[in-house]
Amino acid sequence: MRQSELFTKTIKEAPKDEKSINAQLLFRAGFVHKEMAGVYTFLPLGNRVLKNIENIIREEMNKIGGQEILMPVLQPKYLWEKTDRWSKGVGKVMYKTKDDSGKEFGLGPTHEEILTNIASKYIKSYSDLPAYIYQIQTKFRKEPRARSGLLRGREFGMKDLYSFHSSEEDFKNYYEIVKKAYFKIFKRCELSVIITEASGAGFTKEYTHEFQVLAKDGEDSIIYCPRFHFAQNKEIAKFKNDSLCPACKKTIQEGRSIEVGNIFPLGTKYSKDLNAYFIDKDGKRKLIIMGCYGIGSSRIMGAIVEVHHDDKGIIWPEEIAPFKVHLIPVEDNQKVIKTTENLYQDLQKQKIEVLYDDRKKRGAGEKFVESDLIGIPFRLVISQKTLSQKKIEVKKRKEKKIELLRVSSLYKFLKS
RNA sequence: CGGGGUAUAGUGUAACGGCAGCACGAGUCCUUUGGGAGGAUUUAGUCUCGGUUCGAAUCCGAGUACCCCGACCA
Repeated sequence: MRQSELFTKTIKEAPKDEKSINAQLLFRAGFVHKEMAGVYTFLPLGNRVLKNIENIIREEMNKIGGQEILMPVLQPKYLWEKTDRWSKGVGKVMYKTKDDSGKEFGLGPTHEEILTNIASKYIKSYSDLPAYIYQIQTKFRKEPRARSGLLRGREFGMKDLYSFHSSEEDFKNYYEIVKKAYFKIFKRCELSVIITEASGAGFTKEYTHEFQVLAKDGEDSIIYCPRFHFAQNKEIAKFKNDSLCPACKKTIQEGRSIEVGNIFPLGTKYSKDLNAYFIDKDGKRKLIIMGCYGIGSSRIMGAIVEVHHDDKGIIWPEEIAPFKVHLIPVEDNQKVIKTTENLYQDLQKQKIEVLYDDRKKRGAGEKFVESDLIGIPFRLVISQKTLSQKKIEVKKRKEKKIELLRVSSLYKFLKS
């Protein structure tokens, strides 16, 4: 798209009430607008990033048999009473409201109640199992302290997958499949995750698993082996830092981290409360065994910025970036503009997403500074200087190196 | 929910209890064009309520919002 038409502008200085790196950079570059603590609007650039993250998650979920649905935010009280969570557990952080007749509703902080109830209507036989159902949706939680920009919001994007099984073995098998899918998702987001054991938080006596990204401003603390033989959330850590990993004898470390995903067994807690049974091969009526798997999509956006930035701005991973190419002419002379316009059309024909800085009366320096702030992976600069050699300048955001290429070899370079 | 801090224009930042100023942004004009360039001109602000005072952005009280630490965190 043409930058002259972009709804947002960049801002030189961060507002004084944003302290976290992700909030500062995302605000300055025009990706988000804060409405209140923990609640953000995703502006055109931010929305593109969020959709890219969601699409990666969607692709990987579909690959492991996930079927996407969309459940309501507004949820009836009676379902939450069936699981005794209306005012306990997660119910304590649920935003609640009433209509004019006094009927009570909650804004969904999670969707076990809604989905298990639906599942109980459709799953009747072992032949209906397993089932893998997910959604990507906005969640609401009354966080006592929203903080750190997108890292802990009151309203945030989340993918939640729920699996339904006829046996514990089948559940465990799928749990490992989801684990692998999660690693793929985070790899595509260029997040190095450490899978970490955490407490069952009342849902299960077993451990659950969190996917943690080391980041100095993260709000979790984990204890981990530097070779990743194990890692545990500090809440439950049996080891201390400075002790040795039993597997490799390396010194165990402690670090701050951001939890970007978690997976855990639900057992039969919800199927029992919501009457979700099936008839097994042996003719017996049994409770459905469930698993739950979350990824915070908007939190990933924040986490990526926390991890991928420099003193000039954001450095987006290619699959996440709002555009692949930032096309920048540096002089207002006719030949430069004409070449740039042609290239802009051509890139679009090649289905390469491009932000074209067609704004007039802007110095080159200003364009470069803004480009670095926004963080698009490839910067193409068109100028008289290089056109005279029939070349254009290409620079990767994450590298210092500048290359001069002929247009003919440009596409190969972009696809490499 | 406990503790600490902050609140002045879209953003950043000044002003002893005495005329609310500067920079950036935005508008107009000119110059400039390889790292947020320069000049002229215009634009827009003291969180809310109450108190003290001849006079409050400034002092006092309450409220609200935001930030940080902690508690909490399907």
